[in-house]
Amino acid sequence: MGKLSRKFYSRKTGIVAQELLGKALVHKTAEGIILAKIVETEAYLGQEDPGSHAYRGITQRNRIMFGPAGKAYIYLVYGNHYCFNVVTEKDGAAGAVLIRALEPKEGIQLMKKNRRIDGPLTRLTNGPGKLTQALGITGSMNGVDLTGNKLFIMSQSSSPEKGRHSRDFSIISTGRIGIKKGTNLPYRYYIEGSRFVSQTIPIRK
DNA sequence: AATCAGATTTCCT
DNA sequence: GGAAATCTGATTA
Repeated sequence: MGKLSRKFYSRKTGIVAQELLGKALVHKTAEGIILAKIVETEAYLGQEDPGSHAYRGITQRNRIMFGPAGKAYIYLVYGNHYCFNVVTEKDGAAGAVLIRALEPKEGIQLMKKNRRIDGPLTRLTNGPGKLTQALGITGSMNGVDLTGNKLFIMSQSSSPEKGRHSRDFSIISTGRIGIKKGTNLPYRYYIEGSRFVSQTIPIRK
């Protein structure tokens, strides 16, 4: 129901990455509200993780990863796409969860407009670069506090009787995608059976 | 369906 | 100089 607190984010990155699955990412823009369910995440740790930006210590780009949890770490990849991450761990310790794929729920027309496409819903936000474009997230929002009221994540209890800590899906864990180092670590998580996870979907008639 | 070049910033060997 | 937490459109078959 409620917006996730800093306490939620200030934990081990792997735990946060798994618990973010099924939650709703919300962006309140001037043009309207966009809401989408998180279906795929990846955990990036600190010094001990060769696949992480934080592996070699603090730089101009990754400094947000070392700060307090609950902030947005947004960076440009390959010169032209933005990736959206949620900062985790205690202040001073590096860690972030990359949001890799979403299931569009509200503001779908606006997302299509932002993406400048009108294809199937499964291809609107099924990749880290695609979802930032769909939600209107850019590098200028790097460091934004996710406990604020413009960009945040909330739990959506679809069945209140089952309690807040229940899950109506299974989590699959695999190696991370798009990196060369640390691919053996099982830090990618996604909702089993979701048609919205990032992957090349065969074109069918 | 599979492969590949191009876009183009930040950081490293 | 060259790789990198990506995506698109063209080409090949």
